[in-house]
Amino acid sequence: MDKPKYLQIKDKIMGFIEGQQPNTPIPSEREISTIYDASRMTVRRAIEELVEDGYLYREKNVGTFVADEKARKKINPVIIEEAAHDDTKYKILYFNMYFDVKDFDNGDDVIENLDIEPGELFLRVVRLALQNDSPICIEEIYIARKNVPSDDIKELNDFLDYNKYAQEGSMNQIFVPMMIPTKYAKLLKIKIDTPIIRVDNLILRKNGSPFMFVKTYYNPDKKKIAFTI
Amino acid sequence: MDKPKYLQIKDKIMGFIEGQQPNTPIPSEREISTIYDASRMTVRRAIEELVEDGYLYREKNVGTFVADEKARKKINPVIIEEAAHDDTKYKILYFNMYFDVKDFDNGDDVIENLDIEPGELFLRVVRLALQNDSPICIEEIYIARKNVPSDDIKELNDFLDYNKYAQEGSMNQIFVPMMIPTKYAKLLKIKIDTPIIRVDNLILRKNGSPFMFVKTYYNPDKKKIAFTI
DNA sequence: CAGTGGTCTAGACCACTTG
DNA sequence: AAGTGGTCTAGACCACTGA
Repeated sequence: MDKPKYLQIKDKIMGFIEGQQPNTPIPSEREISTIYDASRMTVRRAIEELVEDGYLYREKNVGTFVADEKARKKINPVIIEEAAHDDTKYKILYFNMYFDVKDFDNGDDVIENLDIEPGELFLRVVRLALQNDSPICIEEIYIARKNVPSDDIKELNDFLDYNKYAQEGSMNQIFVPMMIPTKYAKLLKIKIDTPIIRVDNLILRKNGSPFMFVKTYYNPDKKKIAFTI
Repeated sequence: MDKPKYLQIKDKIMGFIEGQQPNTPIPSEREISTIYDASRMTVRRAIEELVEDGYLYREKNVGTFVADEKARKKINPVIIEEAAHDDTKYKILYFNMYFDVKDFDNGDDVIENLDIEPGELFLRVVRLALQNDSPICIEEIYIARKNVPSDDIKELNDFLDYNKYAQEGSMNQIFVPMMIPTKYAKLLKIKIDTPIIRVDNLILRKNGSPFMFVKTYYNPDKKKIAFTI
């Protein structure tokens, strides 16, 4: 049982919340601390995280209550929804190892975002994401060669799961409205002249250095881009 | 001096961070606690908030460091950027007090989102937001009559500042790609057949009950929709 | 080895709400 | 008056890092 106590208490409170009506009060912090034989500070820490995630809300001097499901914080649609569908399959469309940046048209923002030096090598992968055999989005992924562990890129799709890096460090997202590029329309099974959203994701390490850059072309019929803050 | 000590310490650490190079270590928690005569838990709370906001990052067993500016968390582009530009001006285009929901076409999602009963009154305001006299976006705002304080709606734009409610409760945002509606093209000074992003914001109270619904049509030339998580 | 962040305790006082 | 959440203290032990 190496799991910290506050996380164990968090799980237990989660169990209590489940199935409760919104606005139901939970026991007071002092009660919970005696129930689970923990100090009040430890209980507060558990509750604080649940409030942050939108499962509970506090009323000062009154109590702590179960929040409505609609208030749950889902800060990244990509992270949340792809975690829910573990059946996401990828089809690699292009795999251009070690492009020189000059050989690559339309790569200005890649150079800029990844701090790539002139002549520096980088990797470009384009892949189609499918859920239940429906095309969800196309991802253009860029990463500097120096950031790729040389040993094995066998489990490529796992390595390219950028959401896990984003949770460690941070991710900057830009939402760009555009027409579906002709070359991608058929792959995503949508008509040309359809307006779509391209999301440009820059994944940063904890210290802020750029790690990976991903342009994502979402199929508006299949993927609703939404989140709750 | 009624400001909590941990917020005062947070401000002081903020001052220290300012102008420091990324990856510079800050003093250890124990040092800071002696400097400001606070317990370590109080110092930790200040640091935790700065880590949450992306100003600092921690390395376990090593220390706490200044993060790169790029890692700053800006979870809502609307909140952040409108706070930065306090010169936002609004021009009311329509002000339809107390519409009956049936009289209003295309209002299905309004009914659904705001939990409006058939025949229940609600308010609809359409306004154009300008920054430096440039049209930034058009907002269609819906709110149930019962949620409007009857006394004064004199300071309408202040009342409709939905970001402040979102900080209290929560906000669900959906990003919808679309062509600019013909009726709004001229007002936003963009060409017809331009793809844009409409953001549908549902503002919820702390307990999750719907409060306000805002559809926002962004001018892609003027407003980059971006955030960092 | 000393130092760091991560966790935890057993108290305390405060302002505030509610019966 | 009793109970609540918000803040704060002065300790403690742990696993881990780096010189």
